[in-house]
Amino acid sequence: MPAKNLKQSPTSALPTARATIADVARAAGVSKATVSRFLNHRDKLLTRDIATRVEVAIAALAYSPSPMAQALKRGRSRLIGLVVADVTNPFSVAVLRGAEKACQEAGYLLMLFNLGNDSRRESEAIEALTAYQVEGFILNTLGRDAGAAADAARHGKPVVLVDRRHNDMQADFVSLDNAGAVRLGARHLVEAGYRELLFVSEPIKDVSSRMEREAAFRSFISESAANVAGLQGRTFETTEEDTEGLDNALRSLRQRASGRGLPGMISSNAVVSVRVVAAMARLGWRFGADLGLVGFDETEWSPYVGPGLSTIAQPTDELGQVAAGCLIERIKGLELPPRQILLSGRLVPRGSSVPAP
Amino acid sequence: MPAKNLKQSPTSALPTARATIADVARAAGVSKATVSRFLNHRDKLLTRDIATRVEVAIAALAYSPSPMAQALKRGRSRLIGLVVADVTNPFSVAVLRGAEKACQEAGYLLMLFNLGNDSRRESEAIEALTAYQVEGFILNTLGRDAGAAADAARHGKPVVLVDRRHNDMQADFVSLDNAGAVRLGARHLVEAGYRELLFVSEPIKDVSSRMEREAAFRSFISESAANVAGLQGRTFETTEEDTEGLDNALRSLRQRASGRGLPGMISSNAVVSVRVVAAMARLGWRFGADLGLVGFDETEWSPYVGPGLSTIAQPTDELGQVAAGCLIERIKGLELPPRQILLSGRLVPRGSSVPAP
DNA sequence: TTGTAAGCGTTATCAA
DNA sequence: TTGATAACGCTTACAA
Repeated sequence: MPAKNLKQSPTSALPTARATIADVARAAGVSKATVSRFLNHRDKLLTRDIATRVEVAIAALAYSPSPMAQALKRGRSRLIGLVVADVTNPFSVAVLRGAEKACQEAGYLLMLFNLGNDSRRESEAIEALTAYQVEGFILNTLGRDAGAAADAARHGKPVVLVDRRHNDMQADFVSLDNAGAVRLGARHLVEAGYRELLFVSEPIKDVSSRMEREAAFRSFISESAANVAGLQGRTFETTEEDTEGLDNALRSLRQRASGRGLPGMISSNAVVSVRVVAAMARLGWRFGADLGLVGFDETEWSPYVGPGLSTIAQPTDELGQVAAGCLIERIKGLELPPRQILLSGRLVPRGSSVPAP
Repeated sequence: MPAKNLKQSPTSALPTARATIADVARAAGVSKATVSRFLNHRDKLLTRDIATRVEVAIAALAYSPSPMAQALKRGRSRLIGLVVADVTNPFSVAVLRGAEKACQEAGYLLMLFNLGNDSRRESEAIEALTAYQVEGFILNTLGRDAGAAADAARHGKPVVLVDRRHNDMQADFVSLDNAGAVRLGARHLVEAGYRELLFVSEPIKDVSSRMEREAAFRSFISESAANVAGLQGRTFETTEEDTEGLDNALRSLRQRASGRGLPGMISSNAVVSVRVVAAMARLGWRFGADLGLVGFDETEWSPYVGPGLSTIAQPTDELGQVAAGCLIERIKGLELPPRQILLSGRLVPRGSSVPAP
């Protein structure tokens, strides 16, 4: 029966077209419907004989169903949309990594959209991704444009927010326990003897995680002021360009501290930590002695910068995995009011927060 | 004519289904074919009147075509598959970033598959991605499993390899000019007075970029030996666990150097650089004085580790963009023998390669 | 220039 | 228990 090599190019091993369900049906001598049943309801409704014939044909043709066609038909695509504010940001990447892992394990593929820190593209991202019928969204966006996340919800797709909260949104939210983490760092500095504290952050406006950290810092200060003599705390916002402003902030921090205790600093993420380290280099100051520092975000370099940077490590991998896990639960139909899942940070004390003797 | 809100939920603003081409056709009072023509061949074959009617209907319904359905019909999906060996690797991420940018600009979306350094999953990745009809692949894989990349080609999809070459494959290849970059670093060390050189790499076996760098290092040494008295060079392979081996390698390096010149080192990527920095800390050595170091890969921390790490910066962003650009050209039908595009590295000299006076 | 109809690869509804 | 058949949303001959 030489009717076998239907779609094969006769001359050579040219790109063989994928086998379709029709090919399988033909090879097994059954209808497409039967093959589809074998695939989707393997157990019930199938004669042993037919089932094996189909099974053999599938194996022989190396058939696997086209997710595109499935998506078109069932409206589900086994795709998850991931929107990140900035792939350059190590935190985003870590989340990406965790999420990708969990998604893969659950049989989902990730469609990536990077905002490149351009918040105006949030809506664009969501539109593009919904067009591809993604079944849900993991959003680590700037959060400035509250409408964008709402867009997603409007499409009726489940959403989980990571790190950045959108206030008006009904969605699961996975994040570091910012308040706890700030306390961890601040208490550590106070216990080490630092009294004049500065919280340094990128522009706080409208970014929930920054707001939470700053607020936690302020309330720590006011709560502790009663027990800790001379404790003071302020906030400073820094930008990429304004190195001079940062230098001045350091100088006046030390000035305020003089006589009353040591100047200490909490930087709100790794990017800010780098800036502070750069400023220290410019000023010729030494960590610990001239300034105590605890920075958010542990990196592989932290142990080796200066006397070692004290950090507040985020459980980034878990964050991503938990986010993906939540989303997949929702996709599977879990009905529950929006959840908030906060994971604890971990203090990694190093030389940068040890006062010189 | 109250036949407008067909698909709208009458009670409230429930998730509105996306408008389809049929909806548009109905609203404009034309056939689906006409709408499709308007979309795909806007210019030719269309009465002004009809065109505007369609245009209005599209706007009114906020219609945009379903890429899934388009993919099913035309076999093209506007999707590009990106397979990375390890999303944790900063280099992979940098490439990812550049590629994502170029893809987005060209209207492609990225489907991400992370190997998590498990080379056995290369084939799995390619299968999954082809199932989604990706139009091409950007592969930054381990390259151990040569068959995997071939898989991709077998599906008839264009492929571009980044950083890791697969010898038996006919595909575009985008990479750092490894030979040139190694020379840059090695010459710099020699000019600074270092004479006993060690090239430190992760296990070289089968990974083309590592092999190229090591080979370039060796040939630099043998070429320069004639002109530079006492120049010697060796290679050391390091792993995550074997810290002791690395420590010993450093010690014997210095021993070999003693009397003949200074010991210098080239580390083959940022991960190795971290290990070397850690080893230096364990041994209590100081950069420049006890050991000169130039490391592949510039990071934001490089300036602040020890006296500043001298690095060979890769044009990571360009690498990703060029790769995506190449791929998109191929997707658009460019017929050309496989290209090799090598981008130059840049030496960033810092304190770690300055001998103490 | 426009409309009709078939088909891309699935799944689901109905008969048989 | 299995098989036709109609859809999913789109593109493209072919007709008109």
